[in-house]
Amino acid sequence: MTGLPDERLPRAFYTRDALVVARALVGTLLVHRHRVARIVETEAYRGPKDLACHARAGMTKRTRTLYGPAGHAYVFLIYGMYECFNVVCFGEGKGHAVLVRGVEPVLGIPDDERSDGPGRLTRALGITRNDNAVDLVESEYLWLAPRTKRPRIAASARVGVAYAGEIADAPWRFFDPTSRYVSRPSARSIGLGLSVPARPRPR
DNA sequence: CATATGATTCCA
DNA sequence: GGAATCATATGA
Repeated sequence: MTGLPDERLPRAFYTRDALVVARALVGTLLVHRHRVARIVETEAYRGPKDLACHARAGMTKRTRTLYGPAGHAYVFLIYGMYECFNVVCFGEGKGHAVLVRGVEPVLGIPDDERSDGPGRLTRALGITRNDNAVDLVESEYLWLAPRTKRPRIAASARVGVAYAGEIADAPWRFFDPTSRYVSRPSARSIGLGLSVPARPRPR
């Protein structure tokens, strides 16, 4: 009896356009060894024509995983100090992935550890570049489990991709507007009256 | 080989 | 507002 979820997302879940998978991933559970967290924020990156996506550079050393089979982890280092966790989608050669940007702790994460933001959640879960290319369908220590309850889902433009031109405005970010573990407030969720009052974060 | 930069976070 | 910090991509 480990307390870990006993079901996992199958290959078919990941074998779809990243835009579909990104929305479907909100509310699912991310399991790394003995730590579990619920995904509350994601972004879709949709291959070489998406100028915000690493796949825009074509097949390179870094994007080898991104261009690989669906259902594998794509973990990369950003700004020399933070790791970002992604799930490869759609299929080999597509270059689609979903970035996980916020998770709420479920099991094994210290109360004072923040897990909002792509760099913080990998730190909280212990995910590193060593986990790059791990098969989330087969791995014994890194995988995803289905939702246990249906989340509320809002959408907005992606964060930090202003350099990508017009496509930067595409509403390809999905999040649970009731969660305090979303990485930043969204004008749209506030506009819809779906946001909850800010509560002090653990430090 | 040299250089610019980023799907970020933290501090002043 | 600006620094930290380094693998990768790009061009000489």
